[in-house]
Amino acid sequence: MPLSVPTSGRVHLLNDVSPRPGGRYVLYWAQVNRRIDSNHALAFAAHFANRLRLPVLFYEGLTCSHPHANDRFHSFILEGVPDNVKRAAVLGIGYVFYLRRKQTDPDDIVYRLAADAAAVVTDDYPGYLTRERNLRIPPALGIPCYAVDASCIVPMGHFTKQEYAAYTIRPKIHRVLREHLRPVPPLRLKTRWTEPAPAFHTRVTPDRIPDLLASSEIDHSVAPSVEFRGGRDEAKRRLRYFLTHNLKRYARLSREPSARATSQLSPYLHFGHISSLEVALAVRDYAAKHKLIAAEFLELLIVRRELAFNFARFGPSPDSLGALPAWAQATLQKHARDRRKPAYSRRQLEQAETYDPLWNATQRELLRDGLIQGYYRMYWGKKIIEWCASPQEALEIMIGLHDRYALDGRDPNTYANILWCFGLHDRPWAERHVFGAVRYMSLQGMQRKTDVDAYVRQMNKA
DNA sequence: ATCGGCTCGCGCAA
DNA sequence: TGCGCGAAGCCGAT
Repeated sequence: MPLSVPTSGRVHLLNDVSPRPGGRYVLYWAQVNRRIDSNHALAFAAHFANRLRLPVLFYEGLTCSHPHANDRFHSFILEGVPDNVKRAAVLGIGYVFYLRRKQTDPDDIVYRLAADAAAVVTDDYPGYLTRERNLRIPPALGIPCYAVDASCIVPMGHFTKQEYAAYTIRPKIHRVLREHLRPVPPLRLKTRWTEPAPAFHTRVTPDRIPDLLASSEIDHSVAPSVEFRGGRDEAKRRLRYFLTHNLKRYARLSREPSARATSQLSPYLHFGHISSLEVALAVRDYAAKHKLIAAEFLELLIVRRELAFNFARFGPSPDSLGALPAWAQATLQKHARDRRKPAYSRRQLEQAETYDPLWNATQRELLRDGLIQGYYRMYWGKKIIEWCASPQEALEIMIGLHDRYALDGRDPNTYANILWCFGLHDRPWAERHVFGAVRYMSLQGMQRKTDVDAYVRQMNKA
């Protein structure tokens, strides 16, 4: 069946079968983009459903068997559910959430929901788990299954290879940005969802979240973030606050962590509670209206972020030094046996027990809030390289700490940021101990350029 | 306070 | 084939 819907390189058919006759809905399986609005994937599902005169069912799940499942990640996702329930009801979209509380619970929800569906739409996302599921599950469903890139502004599919650095992808993005920097059209469902939610739907209200966490077989030793509550309403509130308070001083203070001038939206982008597209549009429009320059912020949000997605899609697995450019691999290898002084263990680093008060403060921010201020995260990573027995161990520790504590852990953006510390998307500099030609960063430099004392005080106070 | 050198390789101009 | 230049720098010379 030909589809007259705009796809513009965002949509890929994952299998080759016809819609099931008698299917009762089109299923959107939200693996990544846990939101109703500004979601190209759900918009595609709605177009498809309208053509078939069917309603849409939105499904998101949460499992205990997910690596590093803990109270921090679970609470953030659970906090987002009530917003989606409300919004789905307003638009006439079916909504089902399923929390697997035991590691032994069945993993068959998407199969059960697909059994009554005419077609399935899900996220095209360059993370290992999503890629693996999108290869494994669609062939077993027997109905058309589409993967839609709802994460990037310029679709990842626009590019044909791994880009070398920001300067190679930047002109390619700007050449087509205008046509992609447009709002996702509002959802209009011709057929509303009228059935009750399936019996396995997990009801989530704020007062039930503590019980849902306690009854889940997850790691309870990582507490919810002190700073970040999950959910779309909270994401939009933070975006609003960024526009009114920080956009105008972003260019001046984005590299002054103690000023807290950044958007701090990465947890919400990571869990899909907000889209980079709507953030970009809001920032662009607010800047135009108030005569502000937003170029620095948009460079990060669009060019740097989408370079990271390009790396995740086309590059080798980001958990190995093999993902680095040849010059970086060679120079780190050459210095792999350089003496480290001091040398810290993973445990010492995790507990923020180094001699360096700035580094300890950044690590405490990660432990407590689940996010490190962007500029200091680079310093955090550089020091781990300096203090670890080998670059491979440093990489494992950095990824491990993010996997366990960071609300933007496992995001393409985060992997790219971590690997940047090892030379990815960067260039060589003067040869030195341990780092070779990889860019070095020093406490002295941080003290010269930022208010280290103010930041350390902030972290100690809390 | 400011400046140049460090060092590689991509992409484009020629 | 040559040339310019690049995510957040460092360091020593002036």
